[in-house]
Amino acid sequence: METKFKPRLDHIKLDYKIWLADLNGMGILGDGKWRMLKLISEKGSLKAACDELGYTYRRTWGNIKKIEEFFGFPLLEKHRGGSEGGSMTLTEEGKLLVKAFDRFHSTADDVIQKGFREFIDEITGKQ
Amino acid sequence: METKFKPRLDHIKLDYKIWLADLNGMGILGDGKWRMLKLISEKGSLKAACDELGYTYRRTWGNIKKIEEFFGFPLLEKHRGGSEGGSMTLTEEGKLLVKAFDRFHSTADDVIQKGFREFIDEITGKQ
DNA sequence: TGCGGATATGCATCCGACGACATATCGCAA
DNA sequence: TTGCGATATGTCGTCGGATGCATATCCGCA
Repeated sequence: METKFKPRLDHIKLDYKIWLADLNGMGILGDGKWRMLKLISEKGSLKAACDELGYTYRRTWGNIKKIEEFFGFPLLEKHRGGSEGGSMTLTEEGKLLVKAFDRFHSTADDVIQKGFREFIDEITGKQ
Repeated sequence: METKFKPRLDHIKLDYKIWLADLNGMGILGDGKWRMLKLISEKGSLKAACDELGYTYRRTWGNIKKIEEFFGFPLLEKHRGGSEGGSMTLTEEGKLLVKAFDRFHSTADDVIQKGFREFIDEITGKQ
């Protein structure tokens, strides 16, 4: 089957976001914040993580505050001062959360990518 | 295993968006527009669909234009005038697109919902 | 031939997110 | 005790998208 969609397919990509929200729809933890938590944990520093991802420190710090406000307990241990200026590391709860979201995100990603390929096949008539 | 997450779980819901974008990241077709296309098809009218979903006619019409501009051909047949004022129906290409996205979205949804339940179990230690 | 209701489109304005800038605080090490 | 570098926090301008309002156009029917 020939369809008009074909000429455009090279210009399409798939994108998605998955996140946890409170009952008002306010975002709590999503792809961006999750990646940020992982990188902070890896680098041991909020500033270093922001520099790498190109986010502003100000904004990211606000996001972290939001998450912790929602849960009511810290996901990160913050250390100020010292010869290095300070550092951040994940708490046990933070580690658990990141790990669980990791697994969740990965299984969802598999299905979404596979589904996208089938979607393309379907609109091009490849079946 | 006891975790601090438990008291908060009733206040968390899952949310996600899946969409097609052009190579610049511009959104083409996502959950919202897809639902709108379905409803237009069902109602036979853009205005009726907007009223039901609470969207503004102005905005929705702009979205439709964007989609059609991207693909380069119409997804909707538009009829102006007449005793009913006018109507909209899906073209064959529109029907194909909606149907394919339907299937895609539905399989993705299954896995995402299942993954979310497992995610909750994991952070509450139910395993 | 004028009315009604929906499609089609311009425009002014509003709003919230985000970036940019400024500043305070902390604690080790020289 | 001073300097450094990172955490912590306030504020303000801006910029893109949403919202609301206004208007033009179309055509079957009474």
